[in-house]
Order: sequence, then structure tokens, then C-alpha cells
Amino acid sequence: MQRVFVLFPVALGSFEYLTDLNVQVGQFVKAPLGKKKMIGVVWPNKPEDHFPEDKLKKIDSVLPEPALPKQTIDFVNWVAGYTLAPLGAVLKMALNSEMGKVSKKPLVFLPPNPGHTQIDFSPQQLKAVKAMQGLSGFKVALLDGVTGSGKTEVYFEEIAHILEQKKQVLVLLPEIILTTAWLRRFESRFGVTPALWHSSLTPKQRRDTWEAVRNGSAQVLVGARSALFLPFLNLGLIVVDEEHDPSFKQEEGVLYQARDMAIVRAKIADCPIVLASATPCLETYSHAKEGRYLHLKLPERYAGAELPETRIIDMRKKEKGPVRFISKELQEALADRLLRGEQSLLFLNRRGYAPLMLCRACGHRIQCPHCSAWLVEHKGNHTLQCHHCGYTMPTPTECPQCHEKGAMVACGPGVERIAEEVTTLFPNAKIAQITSDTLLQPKDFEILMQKIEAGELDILIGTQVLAKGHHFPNLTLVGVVDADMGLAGGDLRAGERTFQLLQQVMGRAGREEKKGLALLQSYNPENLIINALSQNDRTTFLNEEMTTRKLLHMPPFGRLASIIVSGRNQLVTWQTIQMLSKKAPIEKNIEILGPVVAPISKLRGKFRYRLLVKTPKETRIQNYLHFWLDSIKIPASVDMRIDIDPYSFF
DNA sequence: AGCACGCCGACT
DNA sequence: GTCGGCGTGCTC
Repeated sequence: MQRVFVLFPVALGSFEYLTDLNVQVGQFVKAPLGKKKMIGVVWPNKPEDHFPEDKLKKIDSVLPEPALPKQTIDFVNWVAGYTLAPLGAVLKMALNSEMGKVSKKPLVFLPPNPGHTQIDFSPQQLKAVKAMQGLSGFKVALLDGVTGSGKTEVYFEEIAHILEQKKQVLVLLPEIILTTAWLRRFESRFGVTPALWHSSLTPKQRRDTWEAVRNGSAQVLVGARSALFLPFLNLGLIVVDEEHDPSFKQEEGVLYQARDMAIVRAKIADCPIVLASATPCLETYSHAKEGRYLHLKLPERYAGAELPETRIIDMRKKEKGPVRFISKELQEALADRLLRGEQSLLFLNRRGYAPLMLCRACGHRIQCPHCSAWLVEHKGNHTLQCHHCGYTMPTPTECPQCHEKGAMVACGPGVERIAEEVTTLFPNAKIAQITSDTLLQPKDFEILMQKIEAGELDILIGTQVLAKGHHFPNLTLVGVVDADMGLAGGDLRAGERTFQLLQQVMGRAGREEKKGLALLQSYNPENLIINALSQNDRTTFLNEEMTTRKLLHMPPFGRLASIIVSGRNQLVTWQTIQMLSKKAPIEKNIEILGPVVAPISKLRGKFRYRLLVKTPKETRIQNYLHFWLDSIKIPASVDMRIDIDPYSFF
């Protein structure tokens, strides 16, 4: 009989068992846990932490499933240690729900052909390709190219290079809905489509893809952030495309930043990692500037296309005629494109018709019953919706408070309202609203893209789903309806996010021979970010932002962790965070900020409060948090979670 | 994460 | 008397 540790895919640590079976670390076993039998993984021993022998249960059986690779085990351990998430919760991300089942007819993944197509590279692209091919072992490279500079083809070349060495490649993309265009490019370069990993795979697809990654038959895998935890056997390259994209930060369950964890994964595999972006995030840019990352620059658009001309429209100036959300200048630019048969894009990052319904008679504002947020009017289906919890109600005809009829007014614009205004201004234009409400499935996206390409649409009006990676050859005008929108709220990354998002959106204009125009409507035209955007001056913005962060010891010049406490009972929840705050150990150079009410103080019926821990860069913030929190008991009705390197301050 | 235990209110 | 609501604590 030997003692072994087993880790299960549930939010717990590893448990000790007895067995007379011959088991190896990484093997899958079935063992009793509570009242149930569960499949877990034999985990490395922790010699210091043994359980009384008479309380140990026995392992039932060893599964014929091949063992989890050692690199995956090391990675799970590392991520749990860094994020302070329960080890088993991290393991869960590395397994699939069908562990132990065998597919009768597994999916077949063909070998991509590295030599399928030869690409004509510009001298700059060629330089980047050569530099990447020179990498050996672990190294981070930032592929820093303006929108339309051909970054994808450059990293495809590195993928081909790694495939020739018979190693596996992982490509992380921010949102899988965008991949149809990407997959087509991959297919034309390599002759086949790669293996895919995302949340809408069927259980069988997950099972088969997982297995194909583990046995090496899937050579290139493209996926969303969770693909990082797949059991690669011989990983030779990771690519993180659009590395600045905020969706790489997982904000539910285990809280982690996939870009940062990808770097750790590459380190464990001792292989290079390429971060690609036109607007690198500040952390990445700073490391590249310091020389810690290889900085590969593609400063020009491919095939001589020029970056769009950009102008700010000062919305403070009063215009004659009716008050509109679309200024005269933007209207004229739209009219001009319609005349020339070119396409336009109007960007507003707000779904629905209006973000607030207000009663003119009594001033009542309609709020979500579960969240501290206004309900958003959606005229399309005559509802009011909460964008935080999904609560929906029919649009009322009278005020719910004072019952005055016809007094409810819509305040502010959403995409639907802009579409309405465009229809009034240009009744003959073919327009489309493009938001996550209208694009429910990848197929919807495909159909839309075909319509755009076929010239069946004149004006696209949409949210950030339009911002990324798309190539619209005939689109020559981008109008940003409210450039100031993202700057409110004052969170650490508001400026950076706005800059990245708007730069990406503006980059959709004029990607081929026709010159593009981008117009930014702003009530704040002197703002540094708006100005940097209008002058296409990324360097000024990044340097200014870096100076500020350095001064405030904010990331990447300091470390942050957020402690979020939530519960249905407001008083108990508040008392809990007060208690936590009072028990924080006093350390030199460590600041505890708060407690504060989270910006959306009530979400899905739970009250939320937050503490922010700020330490110097050199401090291992996890050690401090362990020292502080490990011995503290909090009421079971209150949930506490820790967010290391928080991105959102909700 | 599940699941059971146990303590209070409502109903046959 | 008993059914069942969910707050609390445990799983090697």
C-alpha cells in the first residue's frame, strides 16, 4: 500500500489516498470523494501535508487514459499559486468534461503543410520573419505593426518554421466569433484548417480535440484563452494575436490574464512566444522598450496602403437645425461616401436604443431590480434590458412610479438610435446594425461579412464587435459617435482601453488603395488621448501614460491585487470587508486602498465591496495575501475572491 | 463545486 | 406532527 495525492476538477486542493495499484503522477484515477466517485489526476506529493492513515480511502481504479503531461501539471500548479485560485479549479480548465470516455470515431486533424503557399514579403516583414526564425528556447517577441501591416502573414511564417521542426503551435485569439476570416487566411496559407478550441464546441468535439492535442495529431490549435490549458505534448510556439485585447482577462471563476499566463506556459515549454498587436498594452510595450522582449516593428501598411486621415469634431459647437447625434461634418462625409459608392462605419460602444429611460413628470429612472444599473431601452423588441444580468421587461407606456402616461423619455444614444437617425438622414442608404444582439452565432457573422464584401451595405453601425481584425476593402470612412465615452469612470486602464479600441476602429478605414478618413466626435477635444488618436501618435500617448503610472507606482511599475467581497445581505457583506480591512498587516510600502463600493454596487442581487492592495513591483503580493487572509474566517454567506493584476474595477 | 445536516416557518 | 426553505460545513 502506498499513499498518493489525487487532484479532482473541483474547487478544492489535492487529497491523499491509499492504493496498491501501480500509479504514476499524471495518471487518471477513479476514487471516492464524499458520497460520490470522481475522476481525478494523480498529483505530485506534498511531503509536509499528510492526513491520518485511518481516514484515508482507497483509489478504485486507474483509467486507461494516457497521463496528463508533466508540463501541464507544472502549469496548473503555477497558475494556482499565482492567481490564488483553488488548485482543482485550475485543473478543471485543463481537462474536458468527457474524461475517461473513448471516442469510437475520433475527429481527424490533417497536417498543415508549411510549404503550401509562398508569400511575397515586404522588406520589413522579411526582417521580422528572419528575426523570429533566429529564436531558440524561451523568448518573448512583440510583433508591433500598424493595422493592415501584415502581422498575420509574418507569424504564419514562424508557424511554418516550427511545423517543420515537428512541434506544436498554439494560437490564442481574443474572440472566436472573429475567426472565420482568420481561418480562411490560415487555410490559404497552410492548405487545411487548424484544430479549434472555444466554448461552443460539443462535448465530443472537446473530447476529440483535447485528445488530438495530447497525442500530437493536432499540430496547430487556435483557440480562446482557455486553450492555454490544453495538454500539449511538445509545444514549440505560442502566438497571442491582438495581445492588448481586454477579453484575454478572464473575469469569472479563476481570474487570470491569458496573455501573461501564455508567457509562463511558453517558459515551461522553453519555446518562443509572439505577442502581436497594433496597439500593444502598456505592460508589453514597456518590456519591449526595456529590451526584455524582442521588439519587431512593422510601421507601414502592406502594399503601400496609407493610414486614414483623422480629424476631431468639436461637439461643443452649436449647429443650426435639429439637435442630432451625428454632426454636420460627419453627415457630409457620409453623404460623400454614398455618392462615391464607398462604405462607412459608425462606431458607438453601446447596444440598444438609449441607455436610460426617464420620466419627464416625476424624474423617475428605471433601474434593474437585481443590479444598481439603469435598464437600457431596446426598441427592436420593445423591451428594457439590464446589460449586466440580462433582466428584461416590456417597455412601459406609463411611469412605474407616478403612472403618468406618455412621460417616459429615452436619454442618450445607443446603436439603434444612431441607426434611426441615419435612416432619417439617408432614407435610401442600406444600413446594418452590428452588435452582439444581432450576431448571435459565427454563421451570422459570416453572412454579414459576405454582404459587406458584395457591397450590399452602405453604412455599418455597430459596437466593438466591429473593431477588430476585419478587412473591409471598400470602407473609407469611420465615424466615432462618442469618442469620450470610455474615458469616464476614472479606472486605471480607461485611457489605455479607449486608445486601443478607437485606434483599432479607425484602422478599419482605407485598408486598400483608397485613402481612409476617420472622424472623432468629442466634447473634450483638448484631451490628450483624443489628440494622440487624431494625430496617430501612439508614442506620445504611451509615454505619457507610462510617466503617470511610474509616478503613481501603478502597473507595470507596481503590483495590484483586488479583494472583492459579495453577498446578498448588505450589512453582513459590509461588515466582512470592514473586518478584513482592519486585519490587514501593516507593511512598509504596501498600501490598502478602500474598502469602497464596487462601481456597480449591486450585481445579480449581490452587494459588492472591494479592497485594493498595492505593493512595489519586487514584492510577491501572493505571500502578503496569504499572510493576511489564510487565518481569517469569513461568513459562509459571503463570497471573497482575489483578483491578482485586476483589469476591471467592477 | 456538490451534498448532507440542521434549524425555523407553514400546512395537512 | 411533518415538509422543505437555505445557511453552514465538509470532502482525503
